[in-house]
Amino acid sequence: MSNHNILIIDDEPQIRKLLEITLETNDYSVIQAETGKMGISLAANYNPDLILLDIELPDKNGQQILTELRQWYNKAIIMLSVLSNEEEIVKALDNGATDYLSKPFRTAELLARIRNAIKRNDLPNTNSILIFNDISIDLVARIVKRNDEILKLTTTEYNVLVLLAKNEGRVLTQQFILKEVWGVGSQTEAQYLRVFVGTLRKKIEENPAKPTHIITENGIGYRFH
Amino acid sequence: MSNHNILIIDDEPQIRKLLEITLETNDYSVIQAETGKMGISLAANYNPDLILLDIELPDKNGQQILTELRQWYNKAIIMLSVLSNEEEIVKALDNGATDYLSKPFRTAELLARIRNAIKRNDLPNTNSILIFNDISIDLVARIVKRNDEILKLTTTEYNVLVLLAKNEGRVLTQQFILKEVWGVGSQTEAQYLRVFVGTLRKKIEENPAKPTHIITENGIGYRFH
DNA sequence: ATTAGTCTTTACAAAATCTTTATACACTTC
DNA sequence: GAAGTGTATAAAGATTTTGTAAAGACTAAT
Repeated sequence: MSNHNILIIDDEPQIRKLLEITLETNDYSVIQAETGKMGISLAANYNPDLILLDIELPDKNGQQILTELRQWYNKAIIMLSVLSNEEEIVKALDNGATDYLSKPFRTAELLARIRNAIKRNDLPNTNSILIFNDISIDLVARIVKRNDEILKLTTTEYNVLVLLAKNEGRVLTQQFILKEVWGVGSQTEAQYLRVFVGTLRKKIEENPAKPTHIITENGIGYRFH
Repeated sequence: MSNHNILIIDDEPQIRKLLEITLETNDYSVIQAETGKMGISLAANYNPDLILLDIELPDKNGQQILTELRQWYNKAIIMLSVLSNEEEIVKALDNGATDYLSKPFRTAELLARIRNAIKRNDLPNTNSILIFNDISIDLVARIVKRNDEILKLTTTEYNVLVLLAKNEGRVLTQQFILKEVWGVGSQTEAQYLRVFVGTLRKKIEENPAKPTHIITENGIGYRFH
């Protein structure tokens, strides 16, 4: 019936086995990852309809994995944890988790919450690679290419570029970009942004003096195309 | 800041009071209903952004209310209950509840789950685009097009155009436009406005000498069509 | 401690926009 | 049709905003 695809990211084999059996008897197809790193890689390759993400992982904290996934993955993510710590729950939900379930969970509730979460997936398409003519941005690998040539961008340059690219066609005000990239404290430092737009243009534009990707909207901000 | 509207449906006054205080200190505006029937009526009249629905109600069962609301109400509904009964949870979620929380709930978690639920409402809240024959104005993206070609407008030009377009068909006096765009200090500087109407017409009119969009109302001001 | 890489800050040049002035045109009123 | 009032257009400074280079500050790794 459903044939939805679920990715389990959990380091405990017995939990994975339990989930696998439960989900497969309910017509989900299941893929599994033992570590966060492996989970991100599988998510990028298989684009599952839902991810069950354990908070306690051997390599990275589950919250970190959640944040990384949410850079590009916008389908459902349900967090699982033995921690019923309120702070963790709030953090997970604010970081973009669809739901949060404490272990040991009850099977029927888990299944109901999975159904509920998948139901809301019919939203915008998720894509881990953004392409604009000669520029491509791989959000998973954090690699930006121009005509198949890998560009070397600093962290800040990359953050500015991704923010603009994700809002293709929309004018973003300088204040908004500053707030998103530098934080609320730096909204008046418009000069930072000018410098970084300058270096970005040198790297991604054919002719930096006549930009075709990062367009200046005088008096307001910038627009990506 | 948020100013989202939340409807509480619960028969216990002390719970309502507690929720009211919690929500209002977090910048939500709150309306309350004691019974399911009253809740449905308030939901219809106020179209709140989220409904907190208790499962135990004097007149009808909360599950029933949920089903009735879901016939037409498609924003978030969070169920509250002292029953941590798995069957109830599964039923509620399958009946269309956005989330289910057992009482006594923890405040921070409740607030996080409310934020999470409201966030999903806001997604399809995208474009408001004004269209007038060959001219379209996307207020969110801040982009003006003429026959699918993006026009480059300065800040002031854009402000004047949007003000006129939002009041399509209505005559706006020069003083009013000056006040709105330049501020109260410049209401006598009618010449500014003439210059900007001139440049705007050059950009948006087929024949700027015979304008069809920005019409002069002699002695009064301008009208957009 | 040194170095390489990056970010912040300063200074100035370049571009775009706004304001102001000048003048021409259009419309009403007598 | 002439005078007077209001409107349109062009073009000149004046001002603001943006772009670029480069020096100084910071950070992390060796």
